[in-house]
Amino acid sequence: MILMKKLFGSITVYVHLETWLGKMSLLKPKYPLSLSAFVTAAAISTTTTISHRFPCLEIAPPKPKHPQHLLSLLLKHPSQPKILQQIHCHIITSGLFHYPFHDTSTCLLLFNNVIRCYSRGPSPHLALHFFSYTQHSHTFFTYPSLDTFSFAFLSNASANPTCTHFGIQLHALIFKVGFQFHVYVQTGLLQMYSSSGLLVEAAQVFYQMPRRSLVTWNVFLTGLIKWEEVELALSVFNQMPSRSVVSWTLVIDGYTRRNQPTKALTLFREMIEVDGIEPTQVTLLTIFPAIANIGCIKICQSAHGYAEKRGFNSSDIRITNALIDLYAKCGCIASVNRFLQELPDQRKNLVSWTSAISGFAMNGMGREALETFENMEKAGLRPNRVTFLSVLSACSHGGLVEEGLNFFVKMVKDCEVVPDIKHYGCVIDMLGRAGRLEEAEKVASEVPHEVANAVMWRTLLGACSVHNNVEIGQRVTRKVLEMERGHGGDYVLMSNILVGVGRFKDAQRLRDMIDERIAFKLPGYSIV
DNA sequence: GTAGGGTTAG
Repeated sequence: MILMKKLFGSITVYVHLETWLGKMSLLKPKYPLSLSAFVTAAAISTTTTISHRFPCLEIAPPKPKHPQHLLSLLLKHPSQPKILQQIHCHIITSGLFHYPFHDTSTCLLLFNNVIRCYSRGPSPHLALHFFSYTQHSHTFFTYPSLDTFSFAFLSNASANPTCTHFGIQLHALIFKVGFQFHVYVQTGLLQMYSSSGLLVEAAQVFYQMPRRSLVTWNVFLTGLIKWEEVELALSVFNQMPSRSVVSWTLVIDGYTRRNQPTKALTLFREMIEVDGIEPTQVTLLTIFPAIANIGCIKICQSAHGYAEKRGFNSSDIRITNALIDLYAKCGCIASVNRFLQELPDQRKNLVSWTSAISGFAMNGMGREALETFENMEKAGLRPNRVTFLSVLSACSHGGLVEEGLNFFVKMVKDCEVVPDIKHYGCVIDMLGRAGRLEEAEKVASEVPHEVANAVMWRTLLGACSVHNNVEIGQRVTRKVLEMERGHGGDYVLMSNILVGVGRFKDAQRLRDMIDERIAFKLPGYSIV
């Protein structure tokens, strides 16, 4: 330990090493484990060779394994990050790619698959570290020896806003090696740009492509919808030479997310009737929120019937969970109970339980929600932050204040869930509804500054209005207006509080401020 | 080889 501290000069690196010691055990290396982990950790944390980083260390590198062996291992476990990282480490520490006498095509396959597996896993940026290592440490694998697969996978790995700087450089390299007209490579680039929100660049790539596959069109649609360019997406959709269920699902999702549920359902029918395309599970998962938004139990039942007919409800837990949520949002709690009873505990996952708890919560059934929570724990599942949020919401809507506060403590202390703004919001709402306004104000003022928002103060303002508390109401109004000034409802709430105590002039002054500050409030309406 | 995915305060 002292030696390590001396070498690395920091305890953090030591912790990092310890993690790697655990990770290395899977590869069962022939060379000493601690030593390999030591080298590995240093190598992966710097992505340079050990001799560059620590020239003073005289450590014999491990003998390189045959690339075919590593490739088979990777293909056998494509979605296991530990194995992937060990292979990454082995390539670096053994200097595998420094041996040009190895079979280069197998090496390239190995390289491509490392990039591909990283790009699909939880840490796609490690694909870029790996690529960077091969380019900067004098391996024979510099970019001219890469193929179309390498560039397509590298583009996928950099398809998020934090990696755009890399993606742009990659685009230049693609030009340099002459893959600017290759469908897979360009589709990869298109995905990189569109998922990062660089829609102008994405459109440039898209319109410069001499040939496009159906996937190319779908990738472009995905980007447009993700960045809320639904009208543009629809015009691209209308230009498509042919459309798959994925294209339809994307556009339906666009309308669902834009709060246009009727349009989403119209498109859903059109897909089946005009194009004769059968919906998949994902299509159903996309229209469920649209149905919930309309709140019509008849449509909900027919969607359920369709899911049963296609066998989706019995084969896909996501469909069952989404149905629990859908029935709850349509106010049919009897169906939620039926699902809970009929679904065997072995099939229920955390989302099933959480959806039911959240369903009870939104229908004001606090006791049933807590009972479901207990049953979930008996079934051996550990609640997560969403489960706790649903439980807190249930306590808030069911008036179970003490229980709610205990759950908050349990969440933080026992389950080590770090509360986010939604959890704090629930606690504030819970205390506020119960008229415990001082405590609610105290909680709100103690919410960490970086997460505090206007919604949380607005919730409290609503409670002050219900309980006619002018003093706290005025303080809270000040807080809300410091954060947001354009929300007309805030002025109305405070104005109502003032009317309640006969301060009509002050109330009018607040209402006038709505016009002065160009704040506005949509009049409420009811669908009942 | 490349595309769409269930629960989340007020």
